[in-house]
Amino acid sequence: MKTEPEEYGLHDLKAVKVGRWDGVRNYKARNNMQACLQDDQILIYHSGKNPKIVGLAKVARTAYPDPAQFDSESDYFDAKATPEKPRWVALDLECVGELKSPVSLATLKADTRFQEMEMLRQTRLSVAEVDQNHFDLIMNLGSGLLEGEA
DNA sequence: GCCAACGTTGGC
DNA sequence: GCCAACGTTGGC
Repeated sequence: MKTEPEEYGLHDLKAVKVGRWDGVRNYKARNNMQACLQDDQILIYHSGKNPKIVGLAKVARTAYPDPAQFDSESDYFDAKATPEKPRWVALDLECVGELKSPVSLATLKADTRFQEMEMLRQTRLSVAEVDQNHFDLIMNLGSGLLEGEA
């Protein structure tokens, strides 16, 4: 899952332990969120300058209607969504830890093993599926998590 | 239902 | 700041 670190990054998630992941307004990304199961492992990617995968979270609560879509004050308000027919979902993530060495987008692009990754093939997709093989490769490239983190 | 125009996102 | 990719909108 991608995020802008200035807005809501891994550090924010770490501070609250369990945080809501909301504001996703893209159908493909939403479908990927809905496919997430309890305790699924989630790689957290920071977009912006030197974009990279920075850490690991897990699904603390599976997808539910994103409250922001009903809130006319919110940037994420969607006039076409109703509580009876919600359009968008949020889910809760629990921070698991930071990668010892973050894995940059440049690294992924330069490595042919990642050619088929959804997040490379569809660069603007904010929630992309990662298969087990790619997940393991990334955890290896990242040298695992920082000491003291599960 | 198609497609051109337009807006947004995000990497560089 | 530019541009490519892609989603959305609206006219037909």
